[in-house]
Amino acid sequence: MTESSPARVGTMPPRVRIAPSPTGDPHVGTAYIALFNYAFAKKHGGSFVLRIEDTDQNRSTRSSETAIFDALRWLGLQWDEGPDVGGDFGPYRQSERTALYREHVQTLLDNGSAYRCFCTPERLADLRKQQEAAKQNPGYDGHCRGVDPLEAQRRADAGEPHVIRLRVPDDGETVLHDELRGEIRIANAQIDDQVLLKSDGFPTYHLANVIDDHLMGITHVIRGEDWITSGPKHVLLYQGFGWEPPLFFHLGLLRNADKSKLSKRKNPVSVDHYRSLGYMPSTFLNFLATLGFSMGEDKERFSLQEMIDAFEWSRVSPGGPVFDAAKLDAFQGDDIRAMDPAALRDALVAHAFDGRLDTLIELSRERITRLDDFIPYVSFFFGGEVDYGPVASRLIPKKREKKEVIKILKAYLEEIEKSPEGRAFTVEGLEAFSREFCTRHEWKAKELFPLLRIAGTGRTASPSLFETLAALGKDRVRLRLRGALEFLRSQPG
RNA sequence: GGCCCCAUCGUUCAGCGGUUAGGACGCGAGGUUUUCAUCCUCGAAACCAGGGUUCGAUUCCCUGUGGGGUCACCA
Repeated sequence: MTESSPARVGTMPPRVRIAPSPTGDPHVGTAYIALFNYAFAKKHGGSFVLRIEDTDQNRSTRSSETAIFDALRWLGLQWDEGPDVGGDFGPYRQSERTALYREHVQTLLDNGSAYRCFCTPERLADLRKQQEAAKQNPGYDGHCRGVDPLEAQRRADAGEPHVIRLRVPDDGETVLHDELRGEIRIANAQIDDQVLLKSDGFPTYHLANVIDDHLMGITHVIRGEDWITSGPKHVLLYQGFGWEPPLFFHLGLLRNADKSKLSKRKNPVSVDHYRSLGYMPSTFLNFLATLGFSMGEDKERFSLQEMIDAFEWSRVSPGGPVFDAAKLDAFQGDDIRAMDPAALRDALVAHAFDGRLDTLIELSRERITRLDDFIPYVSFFFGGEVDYGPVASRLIPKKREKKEVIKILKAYLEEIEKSPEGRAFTVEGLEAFSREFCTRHEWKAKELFPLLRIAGTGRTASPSLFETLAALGKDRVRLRLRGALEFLRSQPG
């Protein structure tokens, strides 16, 4: 039987980490886990490390990484060590640590904890199919386990493509000690021979994670409960390396209203979304804290510092809370009312203009006569949804059908997420992207551009389209294009 | 489906063997306010089920049920 080491009470300050994957908008789940890590670390004078898990070369982007930094900083969860701030245990990006993984995986190979596997993706697919047909649990069948290590080395040296897998014992069980839930015992037969090193030479999450946590001196791993199942693999890896595992804490997952794992489809999950709607970071953090954490004495309004001071694991519940923004709204309203007038004024101005005041003045000066015209003229740059009722008839260009419009708007919305220009959301980038988009989808600029104007502003007249879209900002544009889509769908015909 | 985790009002967090089961959000009813919002008061609203253990279970144990997670060369 293999066990993660039981209660080891360290006298050194704890070191914790969050390890987000830069593959999209900064997720509220990441912020949630970060909050608990941060509170625990600060409570005990420890260090909070930010490590970027970008071993998936296909999906990771630098812009996503930057967005994660921004979101965390906005919330006030500043890390002590990370890619941008440095530290004694770097580099803090896994893509810059690949040599370390290869080096370490060799010790696993040498002591038999891992083996090279030359099975082709085709064989694996067939195997999977067979297992499905036979109603067996899917999993690697150990085909390459018996290959002589020297022979395997020779084939690898000859350049034969292969991966490196964890050799999981056939019987017995592995015990994961979760400090929140107690012993979690899983039969080794249930654990797959996990791929540790992919054929492209990059590590999978499991390998990189264990090596990094150890090398970075992480003492407490505080993460979501979706990692429980792979916990035993990590325990096995620590054992394979002969390392002492950290203490594990698996927090409940944030849920949708239907209790499923919080997802984009059913909820806004980007921290940026809440930020752009004007929730205040302290309020948002307080709200996140009430999910799963309790101050006791029925107290639910508290600052980050108060949470840190009171932080105890006995105050953390293991169940997965529903992320219900109704309560967040209540908190936010109360906080607005509690602010002193000067602070509220500053917050309001900063949020409303978001650095755009000069831009809006430039965009409007040629189009207004009196000073008093300014606010009405730029009103559509503010707020979220707009009413498409008055412009309904102009939403569908001549010679186009409603379903074509829906299709093209949907495509545009999806593509601005993916394209680099869409991400940056600059005047030049948007124009270049939009023109290219037109040719690719066989729409004339003359048809699409007015449509974008109307969908983005709710008006038929506005300043230059791309300047307008850029000034509106990506979030607002997305929100409105979605609004226009909904409006179109709700219209008869 | 296998394995694993979880289980108190609609939601969230209390309760840690003996309580009229508490707070907040939301909801309902009043009141203050020219309106709305705020604010105040009151109210409805929960221990998943069945077995144990115990003098006594919401609380401890078991089983069931329900919900969730996970089963990739993604994290």
